[in-house]
Amino acid sequence: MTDIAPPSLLYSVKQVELATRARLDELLKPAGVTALQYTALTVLERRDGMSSAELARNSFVRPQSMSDLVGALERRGLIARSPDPASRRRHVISLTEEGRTLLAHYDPAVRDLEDEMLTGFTARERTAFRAYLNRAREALGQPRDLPASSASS
Amino acid sequence: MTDIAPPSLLYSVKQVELATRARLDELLKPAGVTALQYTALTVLERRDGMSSAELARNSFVRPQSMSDLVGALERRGLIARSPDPASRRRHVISLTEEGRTLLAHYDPAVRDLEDEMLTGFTARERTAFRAYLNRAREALGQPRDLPASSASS
DNA sequence: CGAATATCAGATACACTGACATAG
DNA sequence: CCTATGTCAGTGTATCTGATATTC
Repeated sequence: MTDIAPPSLLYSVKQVELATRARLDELLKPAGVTALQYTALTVLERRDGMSSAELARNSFVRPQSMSDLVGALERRGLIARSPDPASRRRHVISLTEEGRTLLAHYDPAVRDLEDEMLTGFTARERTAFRAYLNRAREALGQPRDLPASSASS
Repeated sequence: MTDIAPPSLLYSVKQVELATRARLDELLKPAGVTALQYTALTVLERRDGMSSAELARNSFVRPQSMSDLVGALERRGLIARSPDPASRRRHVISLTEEGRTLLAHYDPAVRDLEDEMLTGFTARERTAFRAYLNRAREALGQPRDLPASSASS
């Protein structure tokens, strides 16, 4: 019968993402945030003070798309925007206390989910997996995870 | 204090998926199909004759969500649904000639994109990467027994 | 003026819940 | 009757394009 090729790696990546999103959405449902919104919060946790446009580049979406997501998080009180004194056209985004509380609350369960995903992986395999993922992302175009907020100027 | 942990593997998976989706959407724009729709077509290419509900389980979404996507593909003439003679409540989905043509047309570019993602990966690393992704997917999504492929039973 | 930021408006896609009809 | 499948309706999220105002 159809002697088919194995699914592409693109497809396999998508499958893992679909599975994690489904589980994450289920996990986060009580908090009223989506997996995507939660992800944005974790990015802000690691790099406080990003602008919406920077977040958009980080997520490979248009600034308009990120603006909606940021607006939703702001309405929920999970983040706050303040004008950047250094450049009045930018709005700096920061996690609120409520945002940090939410992240802290769900962190254990999210770690458990990651552990579940890595069932049977040795420490060495996890390291290799992480490295492969990071290499794949960088090879595809890089918004850079930690742009160091640009070298000033 | 800012004890920056490395991004989680969940996040890294999401980043790779975001990058591939963005590139894939750009690539497929002339065809008027989204990355997700294209992905569904590739699934059908490998397993013709699935039902909408099976596709939904395969993608970790509700049957209703998949119904929308399937409806869009049907309206575009890329797939056709026919009642399953063996069970009249099921509708069997098949690729149309137009659907196969579309897949064939974009296959080279999609392979190129995958190659680009795997820049610098050795053959051994690609194999390992694939195995990791498949293991991660199975660890997260098992309770769904493989729908149609199934031998057995 | 050109580039970047942010936002508004409109469109489509995606996914959810709830409800319902039909088939087995 | 109960379950599985498929669909419809409504809602909210996510993303896109296009246009506009503002700042640098």
